Amino acid sequence: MGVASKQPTARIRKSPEQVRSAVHQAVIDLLSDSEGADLTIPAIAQRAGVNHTSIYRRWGGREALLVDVVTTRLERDWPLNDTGTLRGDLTAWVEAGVASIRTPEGRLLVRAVALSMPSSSHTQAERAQHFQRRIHSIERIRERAAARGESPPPLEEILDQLIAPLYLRAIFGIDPPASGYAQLLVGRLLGDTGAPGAA
Amino acid sequence: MGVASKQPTARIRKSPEQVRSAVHQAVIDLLSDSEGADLTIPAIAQRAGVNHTSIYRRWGGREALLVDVVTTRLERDWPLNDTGTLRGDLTAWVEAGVASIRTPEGRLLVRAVALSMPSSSHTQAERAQHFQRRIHSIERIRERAAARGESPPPLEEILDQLIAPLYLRAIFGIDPPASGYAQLLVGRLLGDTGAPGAA
DNA sequence: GCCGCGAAGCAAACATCTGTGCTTACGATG
DNA sequence: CATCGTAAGCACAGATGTTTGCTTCGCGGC
Repeated sequence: MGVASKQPTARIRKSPEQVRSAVHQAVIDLLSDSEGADLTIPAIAQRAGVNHTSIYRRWGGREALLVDVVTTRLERDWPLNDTGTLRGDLTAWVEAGVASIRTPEGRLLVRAVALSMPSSSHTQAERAQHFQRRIHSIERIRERAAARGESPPPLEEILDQLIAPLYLRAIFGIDPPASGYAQLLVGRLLGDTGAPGAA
Repeated sequence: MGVASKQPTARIRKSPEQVRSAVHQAVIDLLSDSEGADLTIPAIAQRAGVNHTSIYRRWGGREALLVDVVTTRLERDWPLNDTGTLRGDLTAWVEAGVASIRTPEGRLLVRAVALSMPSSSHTQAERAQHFQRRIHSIERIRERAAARGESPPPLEEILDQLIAPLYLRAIFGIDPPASGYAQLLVGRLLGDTGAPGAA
């Protein structure tokens, strides 16, 4: 007691940006570590080294936080490039997806989208929110293709033949074939038969 | 006070089987009602008219209960029939799946498998458990086809082209095309081009 | 017809997550 | 350099889910 009875404590306050960053990283870490189990606000807060109230106040709840993290990450790691051809665009997009879901992080991220829940009824809306962005990406690819005079397959087919396989594998942790998976899926979608034209 | 001070209460105790049945039904009901939100043990117990401790003691937790319910229901509503041809078997199987995921109940059921979580690290194993049964069903179809001299497509293709679209739609609540979806998917898988042979 | 095992019901303790009021630090503005 | 707004940190209160010990009923065996 005596002199230094009330140390101001070297505890430093994180800036808003630091908090955001630390929390995001904490979510990723927990997702990877425990396979997504026990992904609670208190756990995230502790991992991030921030107070849990900061999270509650900023994001409002687990769900919104997850959507934020997932959206941010996925759009960074699973981008939409312009390669000049429909096949190229789709292949690049699928390849990015494959690469993404090969990592535990990526898998859990995708799974997290589906998980969203529990406890909340407007989950549907937020899930849709994420999904809409994916769909929007695809739509842009289709539009560019159409502008070039190509005739892209309908959205439904892309959904069934590209997105579905990727998401399923991500969610259930099934590894994609070792190589050429993107080409395989895109080839199927665009109507390639057995062996197209060899290189 | 007087005579009937301590009524034995007409409260009757449910038999183990009654409990099992009531709880299962309660899970289904809650799944349909609130879109799966708030699927907690206390809520389920109340709905089923049983004491929540009965559920905890028998199943141990939400996850195990869900797996039980889902497995039971799915295998009842999404059976594996023998129609005599590979195409017939697959079509019937997909049709059952489509019918199943058209109901909110079915969708949530499938989603519940994927969701499983939260809190538990052996989730992977239990999810695999369910998935293994699905895979096993498919394998049996393939075996029968092979025994008849047909050459069924590899499992991976069935996974990507039949299971994946169904699961994706179930999980994200995307309705399948109004009609002919099963034929469409199976046709694609088995290599039909544009229009096969009209009826 | 008595006895005992298994399971359901009840109540209370426990742990945990969720949310709020208040204080205090950091950074921008004048 | 003083002031003000925003947001992080802290302590505590509230609600909810989870778990345990004990009692009581139903059912099969002796």
